Order: sequence, then C-alpha cells, then structure tokens
Amino acid sequence: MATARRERYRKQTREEAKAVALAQLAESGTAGISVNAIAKAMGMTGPALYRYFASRDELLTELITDTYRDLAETLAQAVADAAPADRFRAMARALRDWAKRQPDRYLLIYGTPVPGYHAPPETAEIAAGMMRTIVDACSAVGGADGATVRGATAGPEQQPLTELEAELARHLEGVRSWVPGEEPGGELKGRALRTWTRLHGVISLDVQGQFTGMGFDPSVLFEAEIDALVRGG
Amino acid sequence: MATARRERYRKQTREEAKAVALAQLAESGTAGISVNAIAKAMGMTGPALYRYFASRDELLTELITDTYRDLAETLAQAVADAAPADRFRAMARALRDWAKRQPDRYLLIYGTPVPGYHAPPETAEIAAGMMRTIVDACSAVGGADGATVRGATAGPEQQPLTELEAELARHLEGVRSWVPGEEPGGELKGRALRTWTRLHGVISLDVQGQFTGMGFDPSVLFEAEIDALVRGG
DNA sequence: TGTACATCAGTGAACGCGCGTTCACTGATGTAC
DNA sequence: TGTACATCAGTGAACGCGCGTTCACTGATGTAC
Repeated sequence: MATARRERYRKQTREEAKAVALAQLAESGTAGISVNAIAKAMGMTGPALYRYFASRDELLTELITDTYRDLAETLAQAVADAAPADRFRAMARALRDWAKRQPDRYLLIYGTPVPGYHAPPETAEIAAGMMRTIVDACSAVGGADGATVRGATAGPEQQPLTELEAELARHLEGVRSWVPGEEPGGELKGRALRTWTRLHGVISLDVQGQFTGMGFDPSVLFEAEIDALVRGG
Repeated sequence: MATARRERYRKQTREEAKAVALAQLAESGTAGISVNAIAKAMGMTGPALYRYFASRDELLTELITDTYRDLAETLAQAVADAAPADRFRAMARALRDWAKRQPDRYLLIYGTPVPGYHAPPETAEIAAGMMRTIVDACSAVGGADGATVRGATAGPEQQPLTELEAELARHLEGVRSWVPGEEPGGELKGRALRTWTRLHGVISLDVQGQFTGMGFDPSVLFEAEIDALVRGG
C-alpha cells in the first residue's frame, strides 16, 4: 500500500498548515488567519490548500477543537499523575502553565468569541469533560463531598459555606449537563464552578497583558487564589 | 458665533459615527468596524468620515477610551451613591450590570486584545483610577485596613488570611502604580486585586456565552462570589 | 443689508491591496493487468 | 518488468468583493468689510 505514504503526507501537510495558522493567530489575531497567506508560508499557492481543507471555516474549526482537546487532555493528565492530595493544585497549575505557554490558543477558546462563528457541538462535549476533570480535582480537596481522600489532605481546615454559597449549591443541584456519569452534589458543583471562574479570572487578565506595568508577579496572585479555593471549598 | 452651531454639529456627527461603530462591533467584532460601512450607514460616502477622524485607528482608540471612561465613571458613581456598608456590593453589581448591558464594550477593553494595537497611555490612567475605586470599595468592607467603617458592616465575620494570601499582601506592599494619593496597605491591595480578577472571571465567561447551555443562572454564582469576597477579605 | 472672500462638509473617482473561492489544466504518483 | 489507466497534488488565471486612504473638486455655510 504505497497509498499509506500519501495518507501520511496528507496528514503532515494538514498539521503544518494548522501550525502556520497558529503562528498567524499569534501575530494578528483570528481575523489575520488567511488561507492564501498560510499557503504562501508553506511554499505553495493559495488554492492548493483547498485539497486539505474545504474552507477557511473548517480550518478554524479544527484549530479550535484541537485546542480544546489538547487542553482537556493536559488537565486530565495532570490530575491523573498527581497524588490525590495534590490533585487540585496540580490541575490549577497545569491550566495556568498551559495558558502561559500558548496564550493565543487559550484566548482562541476562552477569549472574545468570533461573532457569527458557531463552535461545533463537539466542543461542548469536550468542555463538559473538562468540567468533569475540575470536579474530580475539587472532590480530592476534601470537604462535604470529598469522601474519597478526606483526612489524607493535610491542608488548612475547610470553611463552612456562606449563605449565598449554599444557595448556589442548591441552585446547581438540578444541573446535570456538564457532568456525565454519577451526579456530584450541588456543593461540589459550586466549588468546581468557582474554581473555573476564579482561575480564569487571573489567567485571562494575565494572558491579555492587563497586569503589565502594575509591578507585581501574577503567579503570586495565582497561588494565593489556589490557596483561597482550597480553604474556602 | 454661528460657528458654534458648526462645532456642535461636528461633535454630533462624531458621536453618531462612534455609535454606528459600536453597532458594527457588536455584530462582527473589532475587525468588522469599517470606515466605509460606517459612512454608508450614516448616509454619506466613505471619505467624508476623514473630516471627523484622522484614521480608522483614531476612531478605534476613541471608542476604547470612551468605554474606559464610561465604565470608570459608572463604578465611581455606584460607590459614591451607596452607603459605606453597601459600597462593595454596589460596586460589584454596577460592574456586572454595566457589562451585561453592553457586553461588546466590556470585551472591547477586557477581551482579547487586538494584536499590534497599542492602547494610548490615557487608558492606563483611567484603569488606575478604576483600581482606586475598587480599593475604596474594598476598604469599606471591613477588615485590617478598613478602619473607615469597621463595626458598621453587619456582614459575616472576616476570615484570617491564608499564608499565601499574606505573602501576596507582602508582595504587593511595594506596588504603587495603580494607587495615586495615600498608599493603602498590601493586604488591601491584595483584596482589591482578588476582587477584580474574581468578578472578571464570572463576568467575562458569562458575557462570552461560555455558560450557555449549562442550565444555571450566572447571577446566583455572581452573588455567591460577592459573598465569598466579603467574607474572605 | 449686501458683497467678496475664506472655511468647511461632502462627493466621486481612483490607488493598491488582500481576501476566499472556482476552474481548467499539468505532472507526478499510485494501481491493475 | 512493462504498459495503460486512474487518482491525486499543485499551479496560474480569474471572479467579485471590501478594505483604508488620497485627491481634486463642488456647494454650502460662515466671516469681514
């Protein structure tokens, strides 16, 4: 089957095109991703790329789903590799490290959405899987639902929930979209949600350069936020 | 001075152009803002707009600084209008309400930065002013530096700082960029910073539509986060 | 109040540019006998 | 091992489009005497 070589070469070319597209993304944003420019950078003419992607939109979609998958895998791996007591911190740091390493990809999925562009349903599934990973990491931290390793975590004692945090927990009780399999309690879901938004808050502002010129080290802030999450549940 | 009428008309036209630009921003993003299209929507030809703006970039810059100023004023006003004990919540809610009312403007200043575009130094000053407003709101909440109204806040008792939160406070001690006038302590600055990133975390994900399909009400999450901030300092 | 001049707003044509995408075509690489 | 055919990769020309910006020009609106 010499056709296998062709197939391999095809895949290779697609990957190269996507790599170039990411470079363009970094340099001039989503709008700067251009089929013709990618082709030129690869040493071929524009129309040639249509052998590999049906349209610019398809390329963009693939860029996004690839990124989602990459990040989801990275988080899952970090959680899997860490001892239960370290899972939460490992997950949080893996998220930040990934984002700092490839800020443009982070913003591709968690930045300003491209108006009129609709992400494929596939991404919703991956996002749900990521939520599941965060829930796992949260449950390992100890507290109400974290029976798994309770006692094993030697961290600071957990604080009781605020009234409104309890209300959030009740509110989330019936939400089941992003958690396949056995359903965790509302409190755990609330913790996962807070984790997500807080980490995103620090990471996104950092990655967007909003901290530049302020004269402090964002990683210190990030570590403090991890600490607060561990303590506050 | 009949020239005053001309001047007034000029200002009016500029404002109309910016309004149309904001509509385009909402519909097709930053890249969709087009001088020619704006002019057409206003019933004139493209080049005519060059009587009012030196370039597309100048228009964009003005859009951004206007937005910064508007938000900064809104926050300051909310803080000024509220009783000391309510200041923190009032500020937080004003931020979210503003963002929900005009999501595109929020993302214009706190979303993915336009690559290659450099905001004018003026925005940094306004941002510093906003930081000052947040510091004010935080100091009214009670706690170490909040001598102003300590005792007046009937909320839940403040928690002591985590070890890493204390480290953040020490780290911020020397930072003086975003706080003109008398220098608040590192602990207060840490609280303000946390406030900013946490509120932004919820608001930005909400405004970007990342919560859609998850089946919960973002405002419940937001209120819970306010509560956690009040409690945790 | 009326005239001569200056200032301004807006037009229409034109510039060079890059975009996504189509199409007919050339070579090279594969498969079948 | 060699030939006939099919499949594929890539080219170059062309499409219509919209972009930011310039330029010379026309009218209208202002000011000065």
